[in-house]
This record gives sequence, structure tokens and C-alpha cells, in this order.
Amino acid sequence: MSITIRDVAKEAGVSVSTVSKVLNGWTTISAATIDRVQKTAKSLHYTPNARAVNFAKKASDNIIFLTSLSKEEAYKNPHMFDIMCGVHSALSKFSHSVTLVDTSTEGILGETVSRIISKGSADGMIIHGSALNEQIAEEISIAHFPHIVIGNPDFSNQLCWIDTNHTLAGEFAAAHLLQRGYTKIAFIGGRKTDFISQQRLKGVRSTLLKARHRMNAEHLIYTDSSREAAYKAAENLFAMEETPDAIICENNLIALGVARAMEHHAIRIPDDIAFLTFDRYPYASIIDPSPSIVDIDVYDMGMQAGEMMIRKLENPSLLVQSYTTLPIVIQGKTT
Amino acid sequence: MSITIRDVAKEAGVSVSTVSKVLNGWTTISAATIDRVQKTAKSLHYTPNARAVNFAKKASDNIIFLTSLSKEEAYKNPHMFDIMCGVHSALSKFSHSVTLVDTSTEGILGETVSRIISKGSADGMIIHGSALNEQIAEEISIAHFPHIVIGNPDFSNQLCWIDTNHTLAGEFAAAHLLQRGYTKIAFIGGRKTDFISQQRLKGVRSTLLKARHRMNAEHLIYTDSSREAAYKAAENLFAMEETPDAIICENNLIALGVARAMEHHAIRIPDDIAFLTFDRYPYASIIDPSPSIVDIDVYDMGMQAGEMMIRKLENPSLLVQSYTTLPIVIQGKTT
DNA sequence: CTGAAAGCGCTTACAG
DNA sequence: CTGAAAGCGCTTACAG
Repeated sequence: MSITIRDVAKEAGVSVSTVSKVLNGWTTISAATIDRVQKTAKSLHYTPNARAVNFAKKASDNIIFLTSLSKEEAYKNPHMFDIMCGVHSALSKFSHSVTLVDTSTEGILGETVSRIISKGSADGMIIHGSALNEQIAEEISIAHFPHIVIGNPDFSNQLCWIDTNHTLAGEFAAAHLLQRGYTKIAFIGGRKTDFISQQRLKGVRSTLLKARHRMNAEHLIYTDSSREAAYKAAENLFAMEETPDAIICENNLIALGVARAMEHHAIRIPDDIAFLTFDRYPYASIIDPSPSIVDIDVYDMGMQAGEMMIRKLENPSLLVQSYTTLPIVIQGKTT
Repeated sequence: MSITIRDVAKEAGVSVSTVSKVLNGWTTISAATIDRVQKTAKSLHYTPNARAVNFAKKASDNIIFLTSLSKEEAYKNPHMFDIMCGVHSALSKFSHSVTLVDTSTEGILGETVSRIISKGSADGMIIHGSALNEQIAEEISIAHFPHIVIGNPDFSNQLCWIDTNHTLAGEFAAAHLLQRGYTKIAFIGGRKTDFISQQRLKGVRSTLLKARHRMNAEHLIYTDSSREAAYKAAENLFAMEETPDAIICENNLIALGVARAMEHHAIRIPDDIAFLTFDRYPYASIIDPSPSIVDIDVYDMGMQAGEMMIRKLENPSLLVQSYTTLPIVIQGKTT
């Protein structure tokens, strides 16, 4: 049998309630008693039974992280796991645990979000944007369950969310290039419909306009985000009447294709043409030469989500809808 | 107030214990009662309070996944997260939840493993090999706490572990090359002291020997696992009197360097020289041409760890120490 | 086949 | 400042 609060009480010569109060930091206990109880708790190696505490306190100090955990997700979407680590780090600082719930098989197992909520095994839920859908949003809203969504939902809602400002990242990218003296800036984007890509482009455009530079319409190229498409897009840019002096690559794969095209065409970087990419991962470290980057610290974003969660728990009526983590510019050898 | 087992009992006109038994699948209840209780439970949208169940059953149906969750871990070590997803998938099939515990900050927060165990918030622990140390091993052993280590510990112990057989992976690599007609096989390894690298090399060697081919001593080159070092190693191989007809690259970065060296030296792949690499991630998808690979399905390994955990829970005396997940060969364009 | 009752190990009004 | 007692919502011997 493991040792209980009764054992401590008996040994310290006080009541069970007094031990409980000491352990929970009540201020109404005399210094002498506090000291004695703490010492005997320590000497008996007493650890409160978490299951009993949760039950009595009607709280679990546990937060669910809801996301897709399918096979190979770790390679396709490492950013999500970096966010997860940030969330965990913030929550564990506040003595909360985090348990994983997978949305990719959720349906099969029949564990709906409302069921998870009513079980009471968690006090709140942090939802990775890619895992969110309108049904989950509704169930969460109806239950008034504390939550933070990471990523501004693309449907109307009254959810709490935080996100990073991709338009701002685009502005940073353009500002960096302007500052380094480039003015004829091209943009090779992912699919035209991709929301993040759109936002980044918007930021680039507005910054150029503010500086009285307009983007040549030919210098904006959409791709399917493959290296091959980016390679061809770059070759097209090289062959134009007005060639750009800098290329903004919307993601790492595009940068990889562009770098290779430049190599094959013996274009000197950054003297002939400069380039820059968003995001440090997954591939920027193996792009040669090492590129200048506009990066988002998603671990930090996860931490912020965790801290917001704690605040929500303390003040459930708090409405959180904000852009938090700032992009940063990393100077590489390509600008 | 959420609805409790008493409400269901009252509504169904039975006792609380009967409801409990129905919900827990006892076979001593009449079909009629089972039916009535289940129907009223459903109609009341009753969900048992997990905190109360855990408390009464003295179990949490929760498993801890112990690993390093530091910043950027997701990019440096995506395999660990793929394992995590596999673990989660297996455990959730058996209605167990998984909560994360970070070893990279554990010391700071003073949450030792024995403390975690005695809190009773988890029934077992799955430990990623990289997070294991002798202290944790000892605390786990002393407490007789159900556990599975993923990765054969490199110190003597009586722990339960599962691992993948890297020697076998080496054998598969060599066998594949022999079968494709290559006999002069080179091996570019990571650091000489790296355990996995050693095991793979051992497998390669033994398979070659069995086929009466000996490896040219010059054809074995250790590197620091960088692209640059691999590039140079490849160039050295090209310049040798006896050039190899195939190169086994111990990891993706090495394969990246080798592929590039071949490109620069206009070596035709696989006609002049073939190559093969271990692991599909993180970079094999962007190596050109797409390489033949000996891969380990680590998600599957995670699943197996999860299933082992369930078996341990049912039979705590079970000793698990085995190599489980088999390597697979993926035919690419480089052999 | 069913139910009354004790108990899981804490917390928290409440009384003193 | 301290303690007796009720209660958190279930499970499980035990009796019938």
C-alpha cells in the first residue's frame, strides 16, 4: 500500500484536513504546523494521489492537444510537432499535463469531442488549426469548453484562436530585399488558392507599393509547390526581357528548385539574382548557398497558446483572438 | 450539473450498482435490464465521469510517453514523433490515453520519474530510447512500473524494450545490391562510434562475406555525417584504383552529398555507380534521382510498443526484450 | 439476477 | 488556527 494523507496526518499529529491545507498552501495555518507537516510528508516520501485529488477538486490539470497524428505526419508536418512541444513546455510550467487526441481516426473510434468533454478527463483543449472543422467548433462552443485554436479558422466563429501574421511576414521579406537594394522583385508562390501564400504575397505587394515599386505582373508565378515547377518558373524568369534582381520563394521546396535552376544557369547568387525563402524547415538547412529566410518561431507560438490556455482557465470569459508570434528575418548568403 | 450514474439509475428504476455493472459489461445482469439501462443512459446522454471512474478503479487508463520535447526536436528528430503517433494509435485502440512527459526540462521542474509514478496519474510508461538514462532505469525498476523502452538500452538492465534490428537492415542493403549484380560495394558511414552505423555495417559485411565477396578496406569511409564530408568521401572513391560499383550511404545527408558528387563528376547512376541509403526521411524525397532505400517503419514500431504495453498491463511479469519491426527495401532509380 | 453499503483518498464548507 | 464530517461519482465485495 502506498502512503496516504492519513499516514502523514497521524505521523504529524494533526488532522487530515490540516495536512491537506498545508499541501495546498492555505495561509490560515501556523508556521509551526506547516513546518511539521511538510517535514513529515517529506520524510514519508508522501505524494498525493493524483486520481483522488482530481476527483475531489473536480479538475484534472490536464489539457488535450487535438490534432492529426496519422502515420508519417511527423515528416509531412514537423511544424505541428514543434508547436506541440511549445504547448507542452508552457503547460508543464503551470503543472498541467497534456494528452494527445488524434483527429485522423477519431471518427472510427466514435469519440466525439463532446464525449471527450463530458468525460471530464481534461480541463481544456488546444486545437491545431488543421484538425479543426465546423462540427468540432460547434461542439466546443455549445459546451463552453475552454479552448485555444492555433491558426485563425477559415470559417466564421466565436472561437478563441491565435495565429501568426503571414501578411506581416510578407512585408518583412519585401522590406529586407528593398533594404539590401533589390527593387525588381519576383514572387514564386504555391498554389494560388493557398491562404498562407496569399497572405504573404499581399504583404510583399503592399510593402513594395509603399516604397513606390510596383511588381511586374510577369514576376508573379504560381506553382504546385514542387521543385520541378519552381525550377521551370525560375528559368522563365531568367529568360524574361526584364529579369528580376531578387526572387521570393514561398516555401522551401520552391527555394530548392530555384537554387538548382540558378546553379545550372551559372547565375551568381546574390550578385546576379538574390533569393529568399519563408520558413527554416524542413529543407532550408540543405539549400546551397544557405538562404536568407523569413521564419516563424512556431514553438513560441505553441508556448503562447499554452499560456493563453492557462489564462482562459482562470478567466473563462476571456476572448482570445490575436496574431501573436512575430516573424523574424535570418540573413543568409543569398541576399 | 452534469448527469450522473444516480440519474440513470433513478430513471431506469434500478440501483446504482446495477447501472455500473451494465456499463462495465458484467454478465450477471438480465438481458431486459441491460437493455433498459443502456437505453436510458443513451437517452440521458450519460457519460461516466472519468475522474470518478479512475479513482474508484484505481487506474487511469493513461500511459506516459517519456521523451525529449525540446524546441526544434520536431525537425531534428521527426522519427521520434512518428513513433509517438504509432504508440498513440495502438493505445487509443485499447481505450488508453497518452500524455507527454518531457525529459529535456524534467530536472528543472523537479518531477522525477519516481514522483510521476507515485502520483498514480498513469498506469504505464513508454520511453523513447534517447530519453533513457540509468537513473530513470533504476527508478522504473525499483517501482516495478510497467514500461516499454523503444530502443535497446546501451547499458545492462532488466528493462523491457523493443528495437529494430539494424544489422538486419545492413544485410538487406547488401543483399539487394548483390542481387542487382553489384559486388564492389563501398560504405560511407557516420561517425565510427555511432552504434546504429556500426550495426548496419556489420550486416553489410556479413552478407558480403557469405556471398564470398570481401569489402575493399579502402571502400569503408567514416564521416561526420555532413553532406560536405560525404561529397569528399565520394570523390575519393571515384579516384581510387579499384572504384566501387555501388555505394551504401549510412544516412540521408550522406546520400545527398554522394548524389551531388556524382552529378558534378558526370557519373551515370546507376550504370557507372549505384547507390543506396538507409531511411526514407528526412531527405530521401528530395534526392535526385530518387534513391533505393532500406527503410524502417518506425510508426509500426511505435504501434508494437503500444500493444506490448497493453500486454504488460494485463500480465505485469511479462518480460519483453525483442527486435520487432523488419526493415523493408524500397526500389528506387539508383540501383 | 439485484441492491445496500463501504470504500477509493482527497478537499472544503462549517463549527469551534 | 484546527478538526470533524460530508462529499466528489463511481466500483465492488457481500448479502439476499
